[in-house]
Parts: sequence; C-alpha cells; structure tokens
Amino acid sequence: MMELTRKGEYAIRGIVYLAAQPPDRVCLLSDIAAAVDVPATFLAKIFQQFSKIGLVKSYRGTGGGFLLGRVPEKITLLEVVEAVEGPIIPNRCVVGVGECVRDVSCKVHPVWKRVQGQVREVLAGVTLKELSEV
Amino acid sequence: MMELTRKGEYAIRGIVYLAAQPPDRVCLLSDIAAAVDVPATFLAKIFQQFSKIGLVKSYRGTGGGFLLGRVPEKITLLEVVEAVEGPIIPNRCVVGVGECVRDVSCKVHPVWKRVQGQVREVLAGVTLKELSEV
DNA sequence: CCTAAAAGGATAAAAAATGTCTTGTTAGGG
DNA sequence: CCCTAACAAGACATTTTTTATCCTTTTAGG
Repeated sequence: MMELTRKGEYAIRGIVYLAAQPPDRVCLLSDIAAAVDVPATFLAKIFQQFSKIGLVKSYRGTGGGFLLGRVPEKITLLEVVEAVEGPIIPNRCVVGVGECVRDVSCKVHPVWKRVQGQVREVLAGVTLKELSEV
Repeated sequence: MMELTRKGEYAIRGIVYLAAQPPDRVCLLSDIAAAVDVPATFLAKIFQQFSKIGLVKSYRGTGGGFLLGRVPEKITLLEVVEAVEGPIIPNRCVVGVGECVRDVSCKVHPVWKRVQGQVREVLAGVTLKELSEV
C-alpha cells in the first residue's frame, strides 16, 4: 500500500531531469520524455499540471519547451508529488473533522494524522537540487 | 495519494470491534459486519486473511465465530494494515537493491526508504488496545 | 502564412478495487 | 447418522482508477 503511481514516478523523473539541466536551457517535451523513458503524451499531461501551479514554465511555438519554474533548491519533492497525485491523505478521515461519520471519537483518526505529518515532513525536506546532483 | 483502500478501512473497523469485546467472546461474522457497517461477504475475505496469519482465531460450525488471536496489546495497527493491504511500499524501488533499473545511483530511493520507515514506525506504535478503549 | 511546440479535451484499454455467489469444509446437536 | 450452523475457498461480475493515445486548438517564430 501507499504506493506511488506511475504518474508520480514519471513526474519525478521528468522534473528531476529538468532540474539537472543548466538553468535557462529550454527543453523539448519530446526530449525529456525520451531521456527519462516516459510516453511523451503522458508526460505532456503531467507537465501541464506542473505548469498550472508554476512548478515549470512553458513556452509554445518554435524554440519553445519547458523550464523549471523556480530554482531547484526551492522546489520540494512534496510539491512535485502532490502536484500530480493530489494531497497526501492516508485515510479519508484526515481531511477534516466531521468526515469520520462512523465514530465521533474515532481513535484511528489521530494516527493517520500523524502518518500524514511524517510523510509530508520527509518529502518536504528534499529539494530538486539534492535529487538532481550527481 | 497514499490512501488506505476501503478494504483496509473495513479491516481496521472489524478487528477493532473484536478487540473491544470481552475476551473469549466468540463473535459471528454477520454480527461484526452489521455492527461496523461492512458487507458481510467482503468482511469474510478480510477475516480469512487475518485468520491465516493468526491475527484472529476462527471456529466453524454451531457456536463458531471469531476471536482475537492475541491480546489486543500485542496486535499493532501495522500488522492489521499490512495483513490486508500488503507491505508498505511507497515506491517500488524500496523493495530491494537492483529494482531501481533506471538509475544506479537513484537519489530518490533513500527518501522513499525514509518515508516507509516513518510510516511503519507510527503504525507499529499503535495497538488494538488503545484503539478499542473508550 | 507555414511550421513548431505546448494546451486541452475526448476516448480507449488495462488494471485494481469492490463486492457477490456458489461450493466445500468443519463442527455441534438431535 | 443426518441436519444445520458457521467459516473457507475459489470463481465471477461490476465499478473505479490508472495508464495511456489521439485529435483539435492555441500560441509563437520565421
């Protein structure tokens, strides 16, 4: 359980590749896809999601392509993962009070809350800089 | 992401209910299912998995039913979750060296390893006793 | 205006989750 | 010995999610 989907895996591969490029080097989606071995059409969707929240910048037309939205030190693995997989929610009941319809005093709730916190903490502590360094 | 499936949720509900019963009280599957609001046929599958690894004991025939396999203090949430959801593996590459075929020096690998460790630690620190107490 | 490149939407195939049904096995009681 | 209670096991069906692919649209450069 708790497995990252392929989408998440592809997302990490793709953006780590970008982070490893010289800054200001605009990369073609097709090149990235080939380099990290991900179907280009699928990676396109992923990068669209990145683009919407500013994790990457995109340019259309001739000479277009993708660029990291911020310096790699300022992008955490947590942001990348949540961008494509959605928020980290081990159990539905962590999303907010009142969700635990079954039991007003749900004892399991705080446990999942802790799990969520730990996972987020680990992922937030890793930046693309570290991941892209040789 | 990292969401517990319904099966996992049902599993917790069911076994916590058992843990809350007086020791030596044999419970019918149908009663448990009704009490925790889970389809009986589905819960049957879950309890079969529990039974195989000794988390619960089962008795057939008239007067049969289910009993906790050990005292609730000795059963952790980690065991319960892994019993039905399989091992906690945030990313395929944590299962062992050599799985990260894409990159010999995969930088993401140790991060997932840490995530796995943290999650397991939290879940291992909670027992059915605590979860079943009022 | 032609071509390059990403954006967006619709669709399809495959896999996993969720749930049901039928048959088999074990045990107790008349 | 047979009948019924109860779990075990396996096959099957349904729905949802994942994993794509394709086509059209938009944007930009030359």
